[in-house]
Amino acid sequence: MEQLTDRQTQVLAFIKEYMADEGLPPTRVEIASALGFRSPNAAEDHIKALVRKGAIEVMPGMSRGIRILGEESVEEDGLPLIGRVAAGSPIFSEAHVEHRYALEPTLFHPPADYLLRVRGMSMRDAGILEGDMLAVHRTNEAKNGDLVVARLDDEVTVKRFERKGSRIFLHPENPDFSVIEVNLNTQELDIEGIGVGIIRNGSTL
Amino acid sequence: MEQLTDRQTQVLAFIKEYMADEGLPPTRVEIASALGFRSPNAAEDHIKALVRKGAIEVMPGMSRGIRILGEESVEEDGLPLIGRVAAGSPIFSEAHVEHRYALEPTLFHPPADYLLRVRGMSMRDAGILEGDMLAVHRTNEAKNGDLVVARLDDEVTVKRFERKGSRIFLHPENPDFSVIEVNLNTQELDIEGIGVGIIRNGSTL
DNA sequence: TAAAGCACTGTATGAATAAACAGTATCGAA
DNA sequence: TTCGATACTGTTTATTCATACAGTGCTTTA
Repeated sequence: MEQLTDRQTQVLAFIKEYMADEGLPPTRVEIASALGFRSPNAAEDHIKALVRKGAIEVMPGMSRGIRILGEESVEEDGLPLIGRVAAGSPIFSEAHVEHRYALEPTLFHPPADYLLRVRGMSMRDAGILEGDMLAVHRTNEAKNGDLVVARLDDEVTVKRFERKGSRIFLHPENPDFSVIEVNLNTQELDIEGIGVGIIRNGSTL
Repeated sequence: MEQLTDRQTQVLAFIKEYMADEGLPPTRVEIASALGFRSPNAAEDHIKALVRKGAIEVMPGMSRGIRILGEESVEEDGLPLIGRVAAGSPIFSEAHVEHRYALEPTLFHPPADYLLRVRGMSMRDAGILEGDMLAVHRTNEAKNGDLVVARLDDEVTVKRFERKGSRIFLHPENPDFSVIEVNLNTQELDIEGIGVGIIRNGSTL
């Protein structure tokens, strides 16, 4: 979607707000009066601009025929739940998707891109149990203290991240497990994302 | 809401379906053509009947000014997050709603009715930490082993439930806390619901 | 320096729309 | 047996609404 001007952003915000409040899109006259325009054509011009920039869609001739594009299309599918990840294959492959859950990615900060089924009890003391779904934000960057989804020797693992120069420590949160040390000069480590939330339903509860 | 006739149910179902597909309510003509009426007035009559029975609301003079009433429209707002519950007041009061999260209640089994912000660390070893959101299914019945939301002396607490005759034990899952015993003959205990899931976002992660 | 985009006013028009009025027919309850 | 509710057809009308056309002024890009 192309960059919107301030005024166009305001118009789009009003359309969204109106739809949330009233349950249907506004007319040109309603947009104009809300934004203080004396002419409904000012609203029409803004609508044309928003269509051109891909922010909305209009159904020609239809009263209130405005549809907001973008985020909702992703929302309809929902977040994919990734189950067991086969060694060597990309984590974000359709073959690993067990289910899709319709929940707003913005429930988490930063927003979640997918859910990963947690295996094992190595993060027990962080309140993350076997079978939990970890909400993951895709990124290659991690800060010390972040909960990372890392790939090491084709194994996907969830651990607490710590970096000291070219050495990386993956800390479990359970005294029964030991810290994994990775030397970046001799070993490869891929950060698949950082954990931003937990969802648990049923069994382990 | 009064009982609807078969035909009225079909009209209401079409309105809901149209709104889900198109993102705005249908016109009388659209309803008529979808249901096979030759006259838009047939749709108008049905709309009047649906208004009279409390199934929908119409905004007079407004094109497509139809709003669906009843529980389902509330559900679409999302699950309410209940924060600190004031002593003596009902848990499910609007005053306690901190936020609403759009997520399917069927993510959990049985379905969640609301989210409750967890206070304290008494359930730490069950992987439930301070600040977590407990998905709660409203019910007055609990089985042994259930995670219950109970009200005891105007205090809302989350514990593991066990019943032995007329005695009830509320077990924490943290050795630093002690078991609460309630004798139903002398004390009152209200079960507000059972925990069906956990959502954690951010801080405690 | 011209062109293109932005942000509007002001007017107009035909199509879309809500909603009334006038009917017809069936059915179950008072 | 009449009344009200249900379930429509068919027509009409005032209003709502989308959208085009003709402008003005300001700013940013080529």
